[in-house]
Amino acid sequence: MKVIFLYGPTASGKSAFAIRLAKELGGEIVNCDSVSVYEDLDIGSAKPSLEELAEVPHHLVSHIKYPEYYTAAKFREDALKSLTDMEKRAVPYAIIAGGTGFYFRALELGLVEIEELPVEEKEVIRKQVEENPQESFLELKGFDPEYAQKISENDHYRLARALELKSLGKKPSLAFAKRESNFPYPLAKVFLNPDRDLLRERLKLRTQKMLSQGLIAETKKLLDQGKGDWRALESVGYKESVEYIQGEISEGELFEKIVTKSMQLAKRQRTWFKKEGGFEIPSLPSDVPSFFEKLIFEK
RNA sequence: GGCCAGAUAGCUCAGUCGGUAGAGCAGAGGACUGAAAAUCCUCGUGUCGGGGGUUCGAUUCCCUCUCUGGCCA
Repeated sequence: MKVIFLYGPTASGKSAFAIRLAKELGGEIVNCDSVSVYEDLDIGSAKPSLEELAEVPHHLVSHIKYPEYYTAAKFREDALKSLTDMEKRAVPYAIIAGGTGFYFRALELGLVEIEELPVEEKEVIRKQVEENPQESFLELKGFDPEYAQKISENDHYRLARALELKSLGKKPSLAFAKRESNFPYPLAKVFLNPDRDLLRERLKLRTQKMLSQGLIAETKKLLDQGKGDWRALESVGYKESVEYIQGEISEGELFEKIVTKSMQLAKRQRTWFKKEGGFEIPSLPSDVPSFFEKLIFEK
């Protein structure tokens, strides 16, 4: 079995392309998008439609339920399981498609093997960092000056994680060291990277479509079910919808803000994928013949 | 028509007791090892609304014009 990584910014057309590739080459799709994994986040995450999902087998879509949240480590574990399963069934191609660079990397290169800290302890560390960032940063500096130099004192997110590692007795600078790929399948990477202006146009259309399909209602339902504290709702589209529902922004601002936040997301995704290498194409090729397969695997 | 308040970065605004100006947002680039659609880092020259006056020097003070709000007619 061969594996294709298909990545690109939001609204680049990955999902549609993945389906075509899967149909023409023969294969199944593994979702590598950190929001599409959540149940009931359908419209705002731009999940493939039910028809599309039925056309080709999709893995790791909507399989995470409230109040659970996904992580790169769980993704790696789940994706490897899916790949093993596909190989057993002699599926020729696994197409891993999505926009979450961190997940792709975790899958290809692996993550540090470290036991998970109990949630309460994580909570304590997070609070400590929020309440006393300077002191927390000094604590990290004392324990692992090398890593402290790599991150900003303002990066509370990474600071908290580093202190988690400390309480497990591991130095982030050692644990996070780069590793060689030991990915167990032949791998090709495809970077779908449309022109910025085109992407903006597509994003506007897509946002309009999401709103008319009921993004606000979808969000409101989750809030009414008491799921407002779900981390998944921090993602683009949902966060702004919550703001709208709570009366903080107008409908016009909602639209504009979703487009802006999506463009910013696309920017970060692009930065990530540029470094990742991969066979770069600006838009969908009109045909996906066998030479495409050769092209990407011989690169 | 009269009075008052504004007019400064793409947007919202701060400021200069007269020595040509700075925040937030937007934008550009980058980082990223268990929340990643998250989190963080770097990047700020713009006829300071037009014209005139005072001054060594005006975006800042004075006059005038234009525009935008508000109040009074």
